[in-house]
Amino acid sequence: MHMEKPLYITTTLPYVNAEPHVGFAMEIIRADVIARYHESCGRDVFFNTGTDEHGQKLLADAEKAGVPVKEYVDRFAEKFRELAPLLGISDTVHFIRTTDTHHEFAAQEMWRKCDAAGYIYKKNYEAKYCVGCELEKTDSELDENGRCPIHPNKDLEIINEENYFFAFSKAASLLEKLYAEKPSLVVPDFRFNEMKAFLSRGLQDFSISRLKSKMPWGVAVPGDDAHVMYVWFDALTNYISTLGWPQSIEASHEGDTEDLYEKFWVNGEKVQYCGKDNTRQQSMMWQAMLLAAGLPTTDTVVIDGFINSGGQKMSKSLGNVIRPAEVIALFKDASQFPEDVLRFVLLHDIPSFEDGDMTLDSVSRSYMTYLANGIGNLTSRIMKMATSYGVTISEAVPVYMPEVAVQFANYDLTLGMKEIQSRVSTIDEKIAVYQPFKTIKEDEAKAKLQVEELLIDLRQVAYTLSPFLPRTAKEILLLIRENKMPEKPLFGRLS
RNA sequence: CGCGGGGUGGAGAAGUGGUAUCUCGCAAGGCUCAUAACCUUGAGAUCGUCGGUUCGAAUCCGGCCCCCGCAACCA
Repeated sequence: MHMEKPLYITTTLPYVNAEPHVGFAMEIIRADVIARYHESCGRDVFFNTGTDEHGQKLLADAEKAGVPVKEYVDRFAEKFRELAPLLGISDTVHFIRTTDTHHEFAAQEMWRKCDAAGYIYKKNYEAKYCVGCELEKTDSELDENGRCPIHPNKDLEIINEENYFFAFSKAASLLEKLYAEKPSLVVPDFRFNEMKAFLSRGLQDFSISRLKSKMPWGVAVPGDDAHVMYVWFDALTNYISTLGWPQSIEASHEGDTEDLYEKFWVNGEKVQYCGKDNTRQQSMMWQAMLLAAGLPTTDTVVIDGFINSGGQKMSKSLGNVIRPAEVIALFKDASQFPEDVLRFVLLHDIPSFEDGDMTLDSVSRSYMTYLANGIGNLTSRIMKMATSYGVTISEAVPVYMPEVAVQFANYDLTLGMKEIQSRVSTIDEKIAVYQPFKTIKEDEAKAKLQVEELLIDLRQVAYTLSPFLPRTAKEILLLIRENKMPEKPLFGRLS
């Protein structure tokens, strides 16, 4: 097997002003599955996630809560850090916070590079401001009379302040070239087409700073004490600051001379996962920043859809928000692997690239059909025969189901999951055809061969399942190796 | 003409030119290895609508009618 390039894979960084959302859970789980898969194939993998912690909203929220802002974000960052083990994310995941000192330094270095290349300039920023809401309003946020819909009796103030801008328009030709050079930069195709269409309509420069006097919660703009960076400019830099860029800080205090940035960002394959709301930021703005700074661009931005519930967008006001912990809690009595249940429904029931739907009801149904009656029951029936008839199989190099391996290349994990599911179904049918429990009475040797074949099938299913449902897969492989029945059902019935 | 997604048996979905598939539910049968599970068979869809292209369209093209995102908590 030839040595493949090291793989860098990252999620976006969730903004820490709310409880972890199931949409983010899906994003990090999908990235985790990819990371685990490539790791098991022998590749060096750097898997990144973290938290985005600057900006107006957090400052306001902290003030409202009467807590110093740093303390406030520390609290939330901890909740997100705890999310990873809860979701069964690989413990090799790196966690970057945009309030980390070395990240802030990196964001400033990114600014300097873009500035030195002539991509940053200062100009007047004009915005409409509603004193009722105490917020800037864009035209699209105003009603048909050009007034704030919440405070239609108050006149809008026009505010005028000097901001730094990123010369997005100047990067247009570089982006065009990039899009031509990397035909699978954005997956799926239709998202890439959206970006190409957006690019062809012309780019507007965007503001990348805020007046510190009004909004101090941000990274200082190098050389200008009056401004802090707008949260996007700072946050996007995390994808390389996590690797120690611009200096390999991680290397220096571990006495390890390996330069992670060089290894993964310069010489590796770079993959980013994000939700569809982030398409433009990841596949245009961030790429433009990298191009401006003269740094290598991302190789693939994989974009997944949103999760609705009961046909509607999840919202607090509708009360249909599903939190990841809630789903896990629902199965903690029925199964030893409740986090694998969440992983399963997100990976199997939600399409890889389009919007999906999920309710506590649909989750339970899916659990019963595919986990309890599917893989769980199949494991019990095969292991029962294997243990009663004393059939074992010798250790062998496990191989992924080829039809699933193909889907990793396409980032279509949902289809991969369905391939595994259909294989489970095929094995159930095979048992009905072979009827080893009958054969054993007439021809013991033949029955044992049949069960051996079933064990080999089960082992391949379990091995293929391991990036998706790591704990479940590990348990099944262990049962096969030790020739044991599950002590209790892998996925028990819901009471 | 702002951008995008979608309308397929009772419910939820798959399916981008060639006999309409899966899950749930329903009906009948089988099996007993298994978590009252599993297997087989059946009933049930004029694939939103009108028109066009084609030997042939859910699938391609055009018109129309609905639903949902993109703007607030929120990915």
